[in-house]
Amino acid sequence: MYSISEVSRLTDTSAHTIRYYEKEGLLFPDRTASGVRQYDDKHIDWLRFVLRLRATHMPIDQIRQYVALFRASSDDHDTAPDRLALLEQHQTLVRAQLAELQLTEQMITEKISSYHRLHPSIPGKQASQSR
Amino acid sequence: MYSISEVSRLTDTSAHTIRYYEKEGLLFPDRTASGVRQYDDKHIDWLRFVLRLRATHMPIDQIRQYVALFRASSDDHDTAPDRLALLEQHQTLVRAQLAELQLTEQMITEKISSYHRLHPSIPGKQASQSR
DNA sequence: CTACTCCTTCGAGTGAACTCTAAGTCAAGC
DNA sequence: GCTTGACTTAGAGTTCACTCGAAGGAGTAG
Repeated sequence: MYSISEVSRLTDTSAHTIRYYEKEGLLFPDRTASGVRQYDDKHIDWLRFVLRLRATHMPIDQIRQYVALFRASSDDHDTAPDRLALLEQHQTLVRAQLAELQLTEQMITEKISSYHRLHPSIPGKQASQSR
Repeated sequence: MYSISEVSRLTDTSAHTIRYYEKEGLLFPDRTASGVRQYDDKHIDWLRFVLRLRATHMPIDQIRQYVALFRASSDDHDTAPDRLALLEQHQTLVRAQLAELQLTEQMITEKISSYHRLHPSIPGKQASQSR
């Protein structure tokens, strides 16, 4: 079991943010008798998953919905289809971001090499690396 | 020449945002005698470039620096090296975002197919497309 | 017992990027 | 000449996702 400061170090996320995510309904750590948060490896894996979604701009609100569905799932009512729908929605966004980034990467690379063509004297990143 | 509302339509950006970008020093349209903004094709190309940078999370502040360098360039003082440095810095960020997105795309795809393995009855996006 | 460190909560503050409002100007069509 | 619609400005408001601060409690070392 890990304390919040250990989780903070392990995931490179501030303790403030970890508590904030809990308040927003994204995390559900255990507590000691005196109320101190305790995290196990599954909690950490889950946090890492959440951080991935955030890094790809899934809004906190949608992540909360996903978590809520997870926790609402039962034998009576399986929420897998709804979770799947949320994932597929985000997948579409991630792919759109990928497309945009790839285009922009090409554009920047093109611009950079045209600078080099005009000013062959300017060293680029690779030049300061060599030797 | 285009009015702000035409540019808004052409670039799918609100007129509010276009004026905001101008206030932030990213755009420099012409003006009619009575003060109405007028944009030509070069202005639109430039706006599209700015939107690309924004879509890949280059802060407005850095874009402003880039533009300022552009406009400050002269025979006396060539700002190309500084602009190049800004572009290379952003290129690094874009590549980092690409890497993160690719990892997350794989993760989501994996999760989605594991849902399908557990619930073969749930139709995915491709299923609703077929027929 | 005391000091120290880490933890707790609640609520306020921050920064970025819009987004909107209000009050007013201007040119074109009827 | 009047209405309409698009334009102008400065500045206020909104949203999102943190980020911080204050005040206090719990557990361990000396």
